[in-house]
Amino acid sequence: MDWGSLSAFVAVAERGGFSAAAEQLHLTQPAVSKRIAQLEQDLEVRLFDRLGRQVVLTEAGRLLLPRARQMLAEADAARRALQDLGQDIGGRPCCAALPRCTRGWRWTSASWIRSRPMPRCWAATWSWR
Amino acid sequence: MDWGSLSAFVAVAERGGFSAAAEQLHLTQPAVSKRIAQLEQDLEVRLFDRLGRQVVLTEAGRLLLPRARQMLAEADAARRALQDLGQDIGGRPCCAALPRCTRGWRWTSASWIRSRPMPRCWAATWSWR
DNA sequence: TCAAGTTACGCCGCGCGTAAGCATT
DNA sequence: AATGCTTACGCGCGGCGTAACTTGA
Repeated sequence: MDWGSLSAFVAVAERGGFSAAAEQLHLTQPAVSKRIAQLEQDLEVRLFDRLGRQVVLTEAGRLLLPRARQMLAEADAARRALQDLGQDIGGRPCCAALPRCTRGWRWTSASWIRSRPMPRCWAATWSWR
Repeated sequence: MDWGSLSAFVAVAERGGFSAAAEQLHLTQPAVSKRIAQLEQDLEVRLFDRLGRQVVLTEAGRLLLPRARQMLAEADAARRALQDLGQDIGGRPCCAALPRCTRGWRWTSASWIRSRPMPRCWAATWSWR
């Protein structure tokens, strides 16, 4: 179970078909088919009944759908919250929140700090020279 | 963001170190390190401050932790619900819930049905000869 | 000197797209 | 015929483990 499969599942359920879902997801039809097949195999449950060319949710699929939506929303909310944090934090450096760092900026060797990408929350207040 | 990275994140946060987390996850230490690095890059946020050999959650990490736990629990609950469904459904076939199938069992050609694995929810009531 | 995290590197497996096969309408 | 899902196949990328490096205790 991964987010790719879940979004494919929701897309197929909402659009009522694999090709329509593929279009929405910017994928090809076989890719969507594979994702669904993999999800079904992973969960050991069939999620859609393929009635000729019509695609209908099984009972298991109907049970999963709202949960899948919630999981996707949850992930999206987490991502958004972290983005907002990056903006809100503004002048307050991460350092101030750490137990051992109340007395200064550099709690470890500058070379170590300099060797890695600058954390977003420092960007506004600190720069290494 | 994938479940593998999230579980690695939670494990590191709970155990307070990468090697302990690796042991819990049945992975090697570099694998855990890579997962965290990838998650941080994906979210564009640093999740842990490496204070020498001590690992401490950043503000972003503290914000993510409960959400990550919830997402993992959510996925687990969904999986469990589907398993329970497979047992509970017992005698009731998927077919009865479908719009076009109120009159009979076989809503499409038997060859088509026979060509694919038997859905779990049929197993108790139906078998093809 | 040891412990712990990161980087380098080779390898295997997964996931996608193209193309072909099959069934429904 | 045409549409739509599945399977086959080849390829490229991602993730893991082993090994080597770096640094803090």
